Amino acid sequence: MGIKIYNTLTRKKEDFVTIEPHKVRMYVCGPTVYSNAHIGHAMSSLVFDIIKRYLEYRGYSVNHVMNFTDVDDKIINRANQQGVDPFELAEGYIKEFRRHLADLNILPATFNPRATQEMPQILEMIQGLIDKGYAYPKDGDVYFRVTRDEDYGKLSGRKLDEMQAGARIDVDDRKEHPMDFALWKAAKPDEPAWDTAWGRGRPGWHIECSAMNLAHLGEQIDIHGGGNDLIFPHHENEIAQSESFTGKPFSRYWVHNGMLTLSGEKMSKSIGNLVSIDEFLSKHSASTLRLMVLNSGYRSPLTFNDEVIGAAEKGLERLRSALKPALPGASNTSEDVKKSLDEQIKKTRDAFIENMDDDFNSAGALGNLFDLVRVINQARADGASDEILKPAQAVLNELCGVFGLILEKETGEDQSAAPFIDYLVELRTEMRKQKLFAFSDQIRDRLSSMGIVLEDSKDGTTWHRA
RNA sequence: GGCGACGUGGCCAAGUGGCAAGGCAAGGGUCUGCAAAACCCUCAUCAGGGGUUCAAAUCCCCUCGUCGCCUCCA
Repeated sequence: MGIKIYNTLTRKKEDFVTIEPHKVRMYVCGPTVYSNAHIGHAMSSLVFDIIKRYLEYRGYSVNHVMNFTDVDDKIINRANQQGVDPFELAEGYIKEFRRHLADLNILPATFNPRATQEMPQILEMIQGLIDKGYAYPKDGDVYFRVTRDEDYGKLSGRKLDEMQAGARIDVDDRKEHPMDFALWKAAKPDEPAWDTAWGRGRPGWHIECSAMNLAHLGEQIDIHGGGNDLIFPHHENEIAQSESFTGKPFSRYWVHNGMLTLSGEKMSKSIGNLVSIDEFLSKHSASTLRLMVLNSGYRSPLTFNDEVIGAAEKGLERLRSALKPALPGASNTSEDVKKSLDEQIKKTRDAFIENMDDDFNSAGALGNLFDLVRVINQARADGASDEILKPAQAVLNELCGVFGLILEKETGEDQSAAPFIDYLVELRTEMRKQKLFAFSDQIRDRLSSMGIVLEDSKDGTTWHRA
């Protein structure tokens, strides 16, 4: 049994077989950097981060390329509005996006190419497509000739004649066919531009990805990913360009994540229902968002609302509850407890892999983790010692790590208060012995308001940060 | 209008032919001076209708509903 991946191209789950054994070439479409990223972007990056981590867990080495589109109409428009240089604008948002990825505990890609730094490859590809008759220059633009590409539309399941009925296609007399799309756009004065044989201009949106794939991953790749809103026209056009240029099948597996939805609608700039990444992270942890993503299928829409956020936060706490140490004075090292933990460890790992192998069914795999949590907590409640609990807790940590979840409290916490808290707890224990409950409760309340939670048990008191 | 996806308990969500995972919420209980945590117990027949099958949430058909793409979009 190996990994199966749902392939948008065939609309089926297929066995995952890479071009080179144990190596994955993965390209994921990154953002156009012209404004603040929102949590929909975060979701997409999280999905492919989880996929990458899992592939690595399963022994693959993943060459992961994600681009930044740093020259485009929207960037130019935004820069003009703000009276700033388009390249500087883009640069700023690239830095910001990189910071977001780090904040979200998303592993950096192997390489992040940018359109503006890939011009030679882009120009070479356009020229090649012209030479082969797949493209034609017209008034400084260069268009891709869709009618020349026999299987144009195969990814999105569209046919050229059907699309014309849609009537939402811009009429442009310069194009031979309404669906022809720009590989190169002539620049207006004052716009960023590069000099070429067919005129001064800039690349169209789709060509950069084709060129970057070719330059950094090769003619054929294993996984091409992105949001499902990119299927048409972006990925359709990428396939058309790349396969027309190389004459070979482009990507083996096309993987698309569903959209994040707010009150039933896709989060998008045009609707304006945005929650920025910074805004979210100012109130919740990165792992909270990650748990939300994990808890549903990556291809399905992700419901985003306060109730779901709250459930994810509580779910995280539950995962963390299993990592707590044994009860004070616990000494149960019986074979029964040990055996039930050992069995659950094996069961959990097997089921986790089985679920994740099945098109990255993280929601199912997460359920397996919660099963392990229950058994660990049962053992602890039965008085199991740390020594007995430790192996199961290690497996929980290991598998949460595959998900990219951070269970330990964020690092960098000031530990200098610990001895004082310990002393207060000690004092309070003495008060409770003397039944001075008013005082002992006061200590607990005050500590609680400072974010320190006390938990009493019959064998002693422990504390942790909320 | 075209293409596609989806509709599972109060909420989120797995499961896609053989007695419906998991999380959150809710109720009851154990423990506790109280609280918190943890543990135990309870809580759905899968939008509606028809069909195929020994057997369907799971396959087929129809109806209703929701969403996405077809224009920039993760």
